[in-house]
Amino acid sequence: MTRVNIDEAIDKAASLFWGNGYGATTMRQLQHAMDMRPGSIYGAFGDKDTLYLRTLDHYRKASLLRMQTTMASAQNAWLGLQKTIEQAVFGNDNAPSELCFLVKTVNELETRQPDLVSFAKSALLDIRSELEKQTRLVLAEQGKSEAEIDAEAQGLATIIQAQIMGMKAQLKLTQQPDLIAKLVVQFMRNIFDSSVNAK
Amino acid sequence: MTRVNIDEAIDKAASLFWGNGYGATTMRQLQHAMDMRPGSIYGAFGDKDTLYLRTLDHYRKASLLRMQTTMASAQNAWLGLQKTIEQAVFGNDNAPSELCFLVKTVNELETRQPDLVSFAKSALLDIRSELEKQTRLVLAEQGKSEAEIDAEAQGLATIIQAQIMGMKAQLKLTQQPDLIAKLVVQFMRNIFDSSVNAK
DNA sequence: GTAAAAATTGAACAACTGTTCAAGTGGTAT
DNA sequence: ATACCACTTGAACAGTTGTTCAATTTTTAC
Repeated sequence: MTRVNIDEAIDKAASLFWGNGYGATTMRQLQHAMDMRPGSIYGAFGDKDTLYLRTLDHYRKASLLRMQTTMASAQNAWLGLQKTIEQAVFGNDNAPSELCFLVKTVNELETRQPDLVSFAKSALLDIRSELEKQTRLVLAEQGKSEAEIDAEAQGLATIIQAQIMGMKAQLKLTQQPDLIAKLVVQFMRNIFDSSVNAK
Repeated sequence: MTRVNIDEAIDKAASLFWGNGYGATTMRQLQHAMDMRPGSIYGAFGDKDTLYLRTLDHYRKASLLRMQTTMASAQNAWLGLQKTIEQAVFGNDNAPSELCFLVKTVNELETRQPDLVSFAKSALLDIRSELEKQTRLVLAEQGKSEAEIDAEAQGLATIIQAQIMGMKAQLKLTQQPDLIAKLVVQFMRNIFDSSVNAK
């Protein structure tokens, strides 16, 4: 067989892991999806843990890139943040799960795989930094002073990331995308002093 | 061996399932924790799925009861809701996981165990109803009309439940309980029109 | 073109999975 | 005491798990 495309293989593996979780994804499913035989996988990646780590990193890079692109192409900071949140909550169409891969990882493996969990946690903090940067821009847009921004930004970013995580779950609970989209906007108005942003 | 205490056994099983997840909890771990032999477990509960369902129901009942107790014993509706949220985010001390058992269930089993997932989802909706009831009381306390309350309560309860789910994850990310506690209060002030509740 | 190196193959392995069931135990009613 | 019934026991089961490795094929270097 001709030599395998590593990036493509990681992408296939990420889909499986993301959809089924670590424990419920078997090496044979991976072999089939990646179109590789066991020896090749172990030769190229090491064991199951290491392969999973590679897929986490793949997801992390893609998520950060998508966020940055969305934020950079928005009309203003407020709309950029809003679009980013919506994108995070509703996901892309071909996502294998309705939940963030990183959050799923922490949830499933918290007690059993410290290495994978701490990687996922640090990736979530990377994403939070990105949210915080954008939050600072929004506050600046609202005319807040540098001191006020320093005092508020980290807390707001934490609240926003929490809301994203929770809203994904709510979307799955209610199955009403329109309602959730409305609530995301309402949430943002409430979080950022609503008098300034009243439409 | 003397006859076994079913409720105690379910409680032990719930701890294991909650901590390790469904897939990573083996029947042998359960046998050891419940101090029952395989035949007894299968005789009393049926298979692993059914046992898991029983533990979900156990958790659901306990959660609802705890919420209701906390809300009923508060000085006013606002403080009752605040205490309930804090309790949900920080959990009780001997919880085997820092995450809600129901959310963990949906996350892990979404693609594989429809019955367990839909039970967990409906339990989450039960909890949301409880939050909505209390939200209505808070809005009434703020002097809102019945019509306004009808228009706002469901959305607010959804946002609040989402924030609880997300804040649990954030608590695990930051490991700064004091910060998270502060943010919970800030969040509530922002969500309920802050001018009314400024302290 | 040839030989050395690297990558791929797929059968095989030992350990572990959820579940079963014949044999044994304890309690209850007569 | 006896007979009965419900419960308990633990060895055994068939299937699945992550992983290995000798044999084979492909690529690389001269």
